[in-house]
Amino acid sequence: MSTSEPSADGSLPEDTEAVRRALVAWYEADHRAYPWRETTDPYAIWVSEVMSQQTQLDRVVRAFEGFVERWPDVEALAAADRSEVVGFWSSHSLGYNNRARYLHEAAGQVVEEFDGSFPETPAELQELQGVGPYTANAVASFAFNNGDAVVDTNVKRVLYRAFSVPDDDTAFEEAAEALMPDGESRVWNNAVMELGGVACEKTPACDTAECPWREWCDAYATGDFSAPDVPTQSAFEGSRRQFRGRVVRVLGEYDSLPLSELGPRIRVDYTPDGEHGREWLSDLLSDLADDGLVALDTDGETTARLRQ
DNA sequence: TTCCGGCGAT
DNA sequence: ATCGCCGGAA
Repeated sequence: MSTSEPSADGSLPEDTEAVRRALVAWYEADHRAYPWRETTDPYAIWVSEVMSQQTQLDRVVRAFEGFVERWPDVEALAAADRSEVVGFWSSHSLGYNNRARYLHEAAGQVVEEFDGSFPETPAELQELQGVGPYTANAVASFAFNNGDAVVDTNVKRVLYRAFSVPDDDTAFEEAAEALMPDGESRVWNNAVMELGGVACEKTPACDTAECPWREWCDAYATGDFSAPDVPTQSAFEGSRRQFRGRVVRVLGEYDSLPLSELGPRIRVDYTPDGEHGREWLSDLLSDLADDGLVALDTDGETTARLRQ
C-alpha cells in the first residue's frame, strides 16, 4: 500500500461499522418487494438484471414474470428460437434488442460451457455474452452472496453526495468496496441500491424516506445535492434507433417480409427511390443482420425476417 | 429531456 | 483508454 496515493476511502466516516449497520437495518425494516428478490435462482436473477439495465423496475416486473414463465430455466431459453426471444423483447418494450440476443447466446454458453449451471464468481460470469462488470457482480451477489460491491449510477450518486467521493470510476469502486461488509454482498448491494432508488434519487427524499445516513451525509449537511454528470443522448424521435426498433417489432409480427412491403410499414414517407428508400432500408437491415437479429434472403427480391 | 450497462469502433 | 450507440416509456 503506497502512502503517496490519494485514498478514495479517506473521506468515508470513521465509524464504518455504524454506517453499515444503519443501512442494513433500514433496508431490512422495509423495502420494495420485487419477484427477483424472492429467489436465489441465478437464472431468474440474471434475466431480471439484464432487463433492469434499461428499463425502470416497475415496468420490468410484468415482462420478467412473462419471460420466466415462458422460459423457466436456462435450458429452456437455450433451446428457444432466437426470433421468439427477440419478439418477446420487442413486444414487451424492453428496449435494446441486442440484449435479447445476448440472453439467448449466453443461455447457450451456460449449457455448453458450464454444464448447465451458472458460474458463481464475477470473473466467470463476465465471460457470458452481455454480462459486464455490473451484471456479473449483481448476479454473484444476489444468487450466490459472492459478489464485490456493485457500482452503478445509483451507487455513484449516493457516494458522491454522502461522502463526497470524486466523480471518478476508480474512486467509486474503492469507496464502494471499502464500505461493503465482507461476505455480505447480497444484503449490502440490495440495500445500497434501494437507498439510491427510494431515498437518494435525482430528487432526494432524505426525510420522507428516513435515509439512514443523514447524520453522516455531506449533501444533507450542506444542502448541495448535485450529482455526477451523465452524458446526454440525442433525440429518439426520428432517430436511427427508432427505426431499428420499428423493424424488429414489425418483423416480430410476420414470418418474413419483402423489403417493398416492409418499407412502408417502417416509415410513411418510404418511397423505393427516395431519400429514405431501398438503400436506406438495406443499410438499416444489414446492420441488424450484422448484429445477429435479422436474416436476409436475397434469392430473388430481398426478404427479411427475424433470425431463428 | 431522462434513464441504463455492455459493446464495438477508434 | 475513451466515447457513442442502442430502445422506448415517462
